[in-house]
Amino acid sequence: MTDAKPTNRRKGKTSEKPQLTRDNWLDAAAGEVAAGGFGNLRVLTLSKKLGVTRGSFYWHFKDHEDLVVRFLNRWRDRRLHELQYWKPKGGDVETELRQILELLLTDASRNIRRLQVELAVRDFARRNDYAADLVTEVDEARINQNCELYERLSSDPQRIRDLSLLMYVATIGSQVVLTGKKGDAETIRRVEDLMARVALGQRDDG
Amino acid sequence: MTDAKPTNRRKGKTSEKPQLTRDNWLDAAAGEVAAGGFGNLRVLTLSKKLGVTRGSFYWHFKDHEDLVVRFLNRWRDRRLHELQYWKPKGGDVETELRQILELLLTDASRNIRRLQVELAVRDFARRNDYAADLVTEVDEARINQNCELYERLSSDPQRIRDLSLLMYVATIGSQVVLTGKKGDAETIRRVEDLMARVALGQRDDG
DNA sequence: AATTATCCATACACTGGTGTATTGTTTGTC
DNA sequence: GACAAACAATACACCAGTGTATGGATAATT
Repeated sequence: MTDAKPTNRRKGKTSEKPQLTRDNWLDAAAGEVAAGGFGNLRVLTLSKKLGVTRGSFYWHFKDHEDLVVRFLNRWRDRRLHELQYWKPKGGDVETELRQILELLLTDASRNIRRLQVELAVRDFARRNDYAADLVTEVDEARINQNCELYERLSSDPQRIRDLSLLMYVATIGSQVVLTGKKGDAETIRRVEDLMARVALGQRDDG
Repeated sequence: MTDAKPTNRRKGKTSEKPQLTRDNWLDAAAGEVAAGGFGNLRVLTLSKKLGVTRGSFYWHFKDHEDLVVRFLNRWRDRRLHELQYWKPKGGDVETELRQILELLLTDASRNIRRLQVELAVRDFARRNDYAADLVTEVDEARINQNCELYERLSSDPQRIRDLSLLMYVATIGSQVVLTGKKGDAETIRRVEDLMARVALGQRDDG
């Protein structure tokens, strides 16, 4: 629970093997989680992939659970922190909305590793209370954030919340349904377009 | 892969223990999958919960993979078969649409075990090709089904598909985001309502 | 009644994972 | 250069799970 010092001393001189830091382990853990969920996060295979034995692991972490908790904490912190940059500085309402949706959909599904981790965390949250708390924390923060952005679209606070919620669940749903095939980009574009029209309250057909 | 005979003989007479059938095993497996995903599907714990030893299991199934494949097949078959009953017989367009959405959202999240299994299958599909195929098969069938239902809302086939897709991803997203707390019912109702207005092309605010 | 098919128990070998204790090897500091 | 700290290797005990072989029990069939 107590995040300690960075500990990244030995990189000068003639160091053959750069000595692993705890963040290195967490990065590798992200790979495992992305590939096969939290059930695939084993310290033995992790050590092999890092080219060391488990002796190193048990120096950086107390045990397996310690790794999981630290991983989840880092995930939460990063997701909360990145919201800081979700400030579209576009001009009119429509382009700003487009930027939001692009941020939510296209941008989110671009680096698939981040997406894989997110989905894995969500899945893990269904059977782990601590992870569940972090997920709802992140969800609420994101929805609230979007509410601020959607304030320019309506004056009714209830409608703003509903709109933000709908956009969010549609986003998550898209990421779940689209399984990485090649038709995804086009589908994302369509959903994005339709959602924009929804938010702007337009219709093109009767 | 080859589904064999039902084999449910001995239930007459004075049978103390009803003798397990393969479907009994699959039902129990559903419980494990719902509780902890496919990573939690172990034949040892499964046997314990059924009150028998693994000797029984290895009579009904070739191995662990055989269980998983049969489980996935049954899931696919059932999800495809239940689409048959997704025929709202309501009168006007709006009530019919309401029925669809209620079927997708409220009804789907009512029995949470089915939902848990669905989400677990989706998660498993991200690292198992066979499961991924089944999931896309079910997804496409459901979206196509909804297209038929949405045909009364628009004449543009492209808009129909987009609408169906949006409704579907919003549905899935809702099921992923809502983690079973008590505020869910209200949230579902809101999303349902907003989606109805979206589909009907209405707006209540400027 | 004898036999056969069905279903389950028992025992074994094997694999892969965790955690711990101990020792070894670097690297920084005085 | 000595010393301590940071990092990693080795070896061990332990457990949970798979799969297989074989025997036992029970119901169906003849």
